[in-house]
Amino acid sequence: MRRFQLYDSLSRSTRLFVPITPPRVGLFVCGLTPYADAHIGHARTAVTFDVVARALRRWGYRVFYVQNVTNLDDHMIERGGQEGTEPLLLAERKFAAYRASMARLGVSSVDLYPFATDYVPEILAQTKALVEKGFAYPSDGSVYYEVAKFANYGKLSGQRREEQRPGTRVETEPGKRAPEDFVIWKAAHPGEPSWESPWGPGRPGWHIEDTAITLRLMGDRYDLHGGGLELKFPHHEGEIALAEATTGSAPLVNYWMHAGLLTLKGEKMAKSLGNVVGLEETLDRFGPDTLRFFYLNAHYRSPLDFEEGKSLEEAREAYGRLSLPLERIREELRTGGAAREGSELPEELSAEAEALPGRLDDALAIDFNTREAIALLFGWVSRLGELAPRWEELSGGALDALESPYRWAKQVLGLFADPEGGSDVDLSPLVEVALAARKRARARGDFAEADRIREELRAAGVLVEDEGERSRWRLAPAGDA
RNA sequence: GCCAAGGUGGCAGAAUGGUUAAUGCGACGGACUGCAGAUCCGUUUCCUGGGGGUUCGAUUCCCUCCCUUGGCUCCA
Repeated sequence: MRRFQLYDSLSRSTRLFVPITPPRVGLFVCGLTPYADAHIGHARTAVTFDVVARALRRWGYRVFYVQNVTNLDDHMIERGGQEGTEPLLLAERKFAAYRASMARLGVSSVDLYPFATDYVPEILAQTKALVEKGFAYPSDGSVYYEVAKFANYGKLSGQRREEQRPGTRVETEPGKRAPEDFVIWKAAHPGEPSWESPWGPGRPGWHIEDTAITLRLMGDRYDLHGGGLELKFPHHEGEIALAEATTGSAPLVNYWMHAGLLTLKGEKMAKSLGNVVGLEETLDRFGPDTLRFFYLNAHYRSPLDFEEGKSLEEAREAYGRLSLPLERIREELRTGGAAREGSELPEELSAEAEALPGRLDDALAIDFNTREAIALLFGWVSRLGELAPRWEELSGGALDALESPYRWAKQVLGLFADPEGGSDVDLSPLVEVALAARKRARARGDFAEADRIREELRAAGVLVEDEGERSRWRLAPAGDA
């Protein structure tokens, strides 16, 4: 197992990671409430922790990665009512769409997506325990957590409840003893999905579902908890209060990771603000690799601003430069290069190819610095550029060595996956016909005709590039021009 | 008001108690090309929010102020 450091938001410091029971690592990330389509802010968090899990697995840890699904809450009920759908069915439908988007994005590392309502027995048991221990009290069919009873409340967020402004959004619900108390079991209104309980029919509150799930799946204490920065308070604070009060064991989590928010023109992207950019639509326009590159090109804790017409266009250019040599390598390997007995790499370059994956691991081993890793990959591309004219002479072993840093990036960053879907039709014969005609035109000096063919192919999404007599072609990268 | 995360070149965005502060995008010049594209070489000198302090040396550590964003019980 490789040693690495990560920034822990609870201690506010970068710490060496030590699992509770190596090599196992429990990773829990707050998932989604699937009442609407996912946007590119959700996807940033998903990609962030996907890379965390991928890196840990590469480094020899056995990661159990759980991401919960809040499939029933006020939003789900409200949206279900608007659409005339049972909230739980709506959740299933939206969640299926989310899974499909994640698959497109290459987010493949999650082991389990538990649904909140599948843990109602655990939630009820925990609620009962909290009432018995005096941390929670029933009121009008609901059960509230009494924040004042938990001495450590605020240790994650630094919030102290007496310093908080009684904001307009703090509903002073009649049943609460104090405004900061939060509901863990909510009395159901007629017609809402509900479960029987000692306090009457009801359904789970928000914060408790995560702890009920993790106490069941991960035990009283586990290694890593992640989520978007906006969840730090009150949600994660609430989780600590609930779990540690229930078990008497602390800390619930050894390392807290919070991903920076994606902003749009400097403002947080959020469903409630209506300034969202849809994930599916973005994947359609730019493809998964460009989007992943955009995220990973910044540190996961930094705020990342999305600018329409600029951010992904720039990412596409940069990513294109990164991936072009790989396309050449793969082409050589595909067309017989793999078994070729050609020239070997210069010793220096060969040594660099061998050392690079380790250096890439080093970069990620300090709080998952994906930007540093990408900078190293660009350095590699520069070296490959110097070699460009002689690729077709290289041996299979040399080509394999040139590809190895890309394999690292594919495994850990999830970049350079094989092209998504692609066309079912192999275009090459058609393109070759056009290129043959262009070659004849060039041979007889009819450059106007040659340029016309090149331009028409470009309009059709095929880029033609000459190398002396020979012409290469490739598909234009996804994205609006 | 309180809490948290940020403020680095034209733009995006890393890093570090110490030679020229990565890398990319863009721009400009050159090589190559019929022209492009891709690639290579070069340029883009004056870039670390303001003010104090510690230090031989601060962008980095400390204090303070300013600004931006997020949170303060809906949120990735």
